[in-house]
Amino acid sequence: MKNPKIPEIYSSLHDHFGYQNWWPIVESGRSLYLPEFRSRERSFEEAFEIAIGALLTQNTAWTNVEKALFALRRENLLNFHSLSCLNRDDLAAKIRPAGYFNQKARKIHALCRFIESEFNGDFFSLKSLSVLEAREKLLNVWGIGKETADSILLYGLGMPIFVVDAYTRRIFSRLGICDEKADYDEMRLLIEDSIDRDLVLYQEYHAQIVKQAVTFCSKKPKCSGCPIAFLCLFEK
DNA sequence: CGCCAGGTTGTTG
DNA sequence: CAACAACATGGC
Repeated sequence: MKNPKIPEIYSSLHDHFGYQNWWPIVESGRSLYLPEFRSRERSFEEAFEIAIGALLTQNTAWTNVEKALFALRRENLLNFHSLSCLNRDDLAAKIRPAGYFNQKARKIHALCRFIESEFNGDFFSLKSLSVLEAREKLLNVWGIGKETADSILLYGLGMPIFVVDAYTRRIFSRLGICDEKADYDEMRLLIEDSIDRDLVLYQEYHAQIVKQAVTFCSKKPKCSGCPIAFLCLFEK
């Protein structure tokens, strides 16, 4: 399946918003969206941080995730060794602002145990597998579902797989491209079939979707000035 | 105050 | 297999 609207949506969003330079890395109380992220691979430390951010942002506003990441960074805990060793309840307390803190502390430890047991602390080893094989491994970790796995693969490990989220479904359904509750992999494959298999394009496109959903295509839509209104059925 | 936010898991019909 | 509850904080 191929949908010609899908590349057109991207160029319109990119023309309007410009490069998003995802995924951000936190540093001294700031989220950094650096242009160099489009031209170099992430270090292991950056990839690990992205994986933690991906777990923390599950059904949670990024502003709340930031608070948790800033606290971890400030105390030099935002690394594999520190989080592996940290007591579960202490970890939960540190990430409290991100919500669901008990669940998320457990998920972080599940990820750490996975990295430790499968790859002796170096989950960059996942890069030597095919993207779908690596995805299967991640999906076996408690607390990692499809969106989280794909975010880790795409943004942390630099492997081309498209990240689908609630925003993607909302925007694409309003554009008449899919049903509001379309199947995850069905949506992913539709998008992957419709655009070039290019890492930075995948990274930027998902980032543009988030930007669009926050700025214009919110739950209660603010259509005035929307860059893709000309493609939309929802708009009055 | 109510709604919403870059989901996932476990339970139930 | 679909629908639903549970998990929780902070911004607007």
